[in-house]
Amino acid sequence: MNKIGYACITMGMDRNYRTLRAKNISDDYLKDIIEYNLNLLEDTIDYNYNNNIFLYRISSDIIPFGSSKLNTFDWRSYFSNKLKKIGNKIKNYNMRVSMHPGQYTIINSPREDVVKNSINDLIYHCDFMDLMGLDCTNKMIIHIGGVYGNKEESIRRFVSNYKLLSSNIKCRVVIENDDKSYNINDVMEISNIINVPVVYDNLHNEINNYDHNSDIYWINIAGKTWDKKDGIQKIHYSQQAIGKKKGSHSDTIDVDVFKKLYNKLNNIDIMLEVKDKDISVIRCMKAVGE
DNA sequence: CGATGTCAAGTTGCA
DNA sequence: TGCAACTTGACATCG
Repeated sequence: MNKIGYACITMGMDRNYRTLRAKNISDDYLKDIIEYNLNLLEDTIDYNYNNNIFLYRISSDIIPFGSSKLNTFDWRSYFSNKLKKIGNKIKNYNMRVSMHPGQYTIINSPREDVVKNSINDLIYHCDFMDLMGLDCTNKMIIHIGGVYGNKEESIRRFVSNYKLLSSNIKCRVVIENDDKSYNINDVMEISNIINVPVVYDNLHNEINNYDHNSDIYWINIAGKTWDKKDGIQKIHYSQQAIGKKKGSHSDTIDVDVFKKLYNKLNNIDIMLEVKDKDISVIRCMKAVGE
């Protein structure tokens, strides 16, 4: 049996996370928005439980400007009880969550300031999960970063900067193949050096292909990077939106196509990346009889 | 009050 | 050489 999850936004709820503009930032405004967002997160966890969804990605926008020095509000202390409460709920429901720092979090940049900001962003994401009291099976997913005209050198920089991260961050970090720079083989090579779990993304592999081995071949290879302490192996699954640019996620999941891969999987956590989010999760679960 | 242009950050690749 | 795309909706301002 496999778990199926979705990212951030919940179609089955009539609310979404709020944010604010840099020029309007203030402690009071931040406090209001974070309070709203954390209440929504708690309700989302309940919604997922009620719909038998046990895998969920928490939006990086949950704390606006979470790693920026524009954010001077001490949300870590102010909301520590609320975060603990949400974390307890996640644990009691036996759910697994993750976070996915975005395109600006690049630890292999040649620019020192970019690396510094990226590390701050990892600290923010990691603190958020630490404050909820969640263990290291609840992961942070990152890509390798830029190539800067020299892949070998850029990989070396990733490896050496990774080694400098604090141990609570390192225990959560997993790496993923991306759609233009680092294919699954690159990511596996890096994983073999630093011993980090690998999330296999099928659509990225389709676009930024290394060889013609099947999804299941690479899923099995990536599976070897997951230790017991990392929890169940996790993959990202999405389908190309027909007629849209390469890599665009489809509006919904073609369940028959999904089933062909699903039937080959055993005990894998599948994060769907699809526009209709929990709707597709529920449809997929029904289709495979979970 | 509804419409619409804009939004913190980095890198790549295409006009 | 400058700017859109990434991903995307929600904010904020304008009429």
